[in-house]
Parts: sequence; C-alpha cells; structure tokens
Amino acid sequence: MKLTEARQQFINSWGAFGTHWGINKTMAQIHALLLISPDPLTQDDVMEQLSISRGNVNMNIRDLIGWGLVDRVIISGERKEFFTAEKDIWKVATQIIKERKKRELDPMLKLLSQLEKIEGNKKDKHVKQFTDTVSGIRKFGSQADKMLDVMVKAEENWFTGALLKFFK
Amino acid sequence: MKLTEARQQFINSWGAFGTHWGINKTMAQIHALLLISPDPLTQDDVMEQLSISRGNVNMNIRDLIGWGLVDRVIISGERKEFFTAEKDIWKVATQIIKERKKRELDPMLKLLSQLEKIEGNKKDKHVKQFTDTVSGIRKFGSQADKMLDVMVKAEENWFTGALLKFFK
DNA sequence: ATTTATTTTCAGTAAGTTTTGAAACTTCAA
DNA sequence: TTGAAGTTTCAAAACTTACTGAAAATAAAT
Repeated sequence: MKLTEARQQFINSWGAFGTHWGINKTMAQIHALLLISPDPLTQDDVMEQLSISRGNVNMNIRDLIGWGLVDRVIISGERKEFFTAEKDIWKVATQIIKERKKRELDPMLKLLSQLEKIEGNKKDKHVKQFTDTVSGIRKFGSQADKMLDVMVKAEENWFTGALLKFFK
Repeated sequence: MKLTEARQQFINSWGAFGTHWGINKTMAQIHALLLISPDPLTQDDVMEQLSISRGNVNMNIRDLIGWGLVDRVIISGERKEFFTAEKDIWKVATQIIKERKKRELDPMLKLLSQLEKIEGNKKDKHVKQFTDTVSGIRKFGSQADKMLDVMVKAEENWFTGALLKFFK
C-alpha cells in the first residue's frame, strides 16, 4: 500500500472511531492528520488536506487545544500560525483520561452521592432498588476514579511493565 | 429529596451521560429506568414512564438486548413480554467492555497492523512519522486489549481488592 | 495611519440522527 | 379459523448537530 492511500485510510478510520466515543468526526480527523504530519501545519494546510472550510478547522483546532492534544507553534519569519499534535501516545491517552474524568466522571459521582441520600422507607422495594443501584454505581465509579488517578500519574514504563506482569 | 424526583434526575443524567459516550439518550434512559425498577417492565410501562413512542421503545430495547444489558423475561400467566436489566454493576461494566472491544478495538487494531506494513522509504520523514504514529497506537492498543481481557475474566472482588491495593 | 494578511465569529444551511405512528406481522385463545 | 392482543418495521417528520462562507475583528507590515 502507498503512503497517500494509507494516510487517507488512517484519517478516515480515526474519524469514524471518534464518533463512537462522543468525539466529532472532523475533530478526530484533524487530530489524526496532525499526528501523522512530521511538521506543524497551518489552518490552510488542514483545510486543503481534509477539504473542509476555514471556520470548521478553526473551531475544531481550538477544541483540540482545549483538550490539551494540540499546540499552537510559532515559526520565526512566518506570519501564519502553525499547529502540531502531541505525538507520544501514552501522553495523549493520559491527557484524554484526565479531561474526561474532570468533565464527566467527577460531576456524575457528585450527583450520585446526592441521590444516595434520598428520604424514604428502605422496606419499599422501589426505594431499596433505587438506592442499591445508585450506590452500586457510585462505588464502582469511585474505584475507577482512583484507578485512573494513579494511571495518569504513572509513567508509561510502569504501565507496560509492572501492571501487565501483574495481569499475567 | 423524594424518590420520584430522584428517579427522574437519575434517568435524565444517565441519558445525558450516555450521549458523551456514543450511546443514544433514549437507550441510556431506558437502561437507567430498568436498573432502578425492582420488577421487570413491559414496553407499555417504559412508554408511559419515559413518554416515548412504542417504536422507539421497541428498537432501543432490542439494542440493549444486543448489548447483553437487558433480558426478555417470561412471566407465566401474562401475555405481554417483560424486560429486566442486569443489576450487578460489575457485570454491566464487563459486558460493555467486552462488546466495545469486539465492535471497535479489535477491528481498529486489525487495520493498524495493515497500515504498519506500508511500502516506502523510511528516510522520508512523512513515511517515518506515519509508521511511528501507527505503530505507537497499535502497541498501546494491544496492551489495553490484553489488560481488558484479563479484567473481563476477573471477579469483582479481585478487582476491588488486589488491584486497588496494588494501586496503593 | 493605511493597507494587507490572518484569525475568529456566527447566522443560515446542510447533513445526520432519532422519533413517531400507523400498517404489517406474529402469536395465542376461543 | 378468526379475532384480539401484542410486537415489529419503516417512511416521513422532528430534532440535533456540524459545516460553510462571508463579515468582523485582530495583528503585522509599510
């Protein structure tokens, strides 16, 4: 397979993959393009290579910067802004975990704690099932939360080494 | 807070949460409703409690059954079909991991292996960056794949006990 | 200060997804 | 069998989200 075709396939699949994870297709595609580009790109480069409008590129790059996955780069002598993606996949993964934890898991756990404190007779099976379910999810979520905290702080080597040995 | 209000909040947030994970709102809401219902429900119960149409309930329940999260229940003497959700959160989580792995991670890893075998001169920085990126993601994905395999087979106690002690 | 290059915003539109509801189908009982 | 109860399907409508492109804002050069 030739590079051009492979690049296209990678960008398309990464986009499709993203949509299964609540990420919009274009944002994932721009990220993919920057990941496989050895040098920083301008907005015009991205527009051209992905055939999308200026506004679309601008908004999605800003989102990617917000996620900590893409950085603005100044190239001296150049008037335009350039953009580049973090290439270390372990860093990309921990960055995503960190953000999603903050944006989604933490607020959900806060809500569940509230809902656990419902008033009502524990003998009523509706009350019982509700509190059992909510506290089950809350406990599971807290465990996951702690685990992810440790992962995010860990080094990649620790992950691939010790943890995987532990997992046999 | 009263049960009725708490149930409503739980169902709504679970629905909103789902949309951040590529799951449609109604499907997540039906799942939430079944999770907090002590007894199996009929399609009409779901229609009424969530104010949604018959077709919508039917399609989404079938999807949930496909995900292995909901079961059809026969109640003798009753003409209608009843539905119930797995209540053990650990089982719910492993079921979701199992399915997403099969539907998304495995095909992605297969594609990445293909793309790694691109033809071209490694000295071309575009070729080099492409293969480096693709193989980085492939390796990371394979590690995650193995880890999830072990998790899915493990018992909940093992997870919350040994693993978390390990994680300090 | 004015022109020129570049980035950002956002109203309108396009594209995509979900929902409805009525018809078709299935199942069971009389 | 026939009919009533229940389930499934799917085309069209409603809704949601993403994208465009041109105008406004900003920044740099002359």
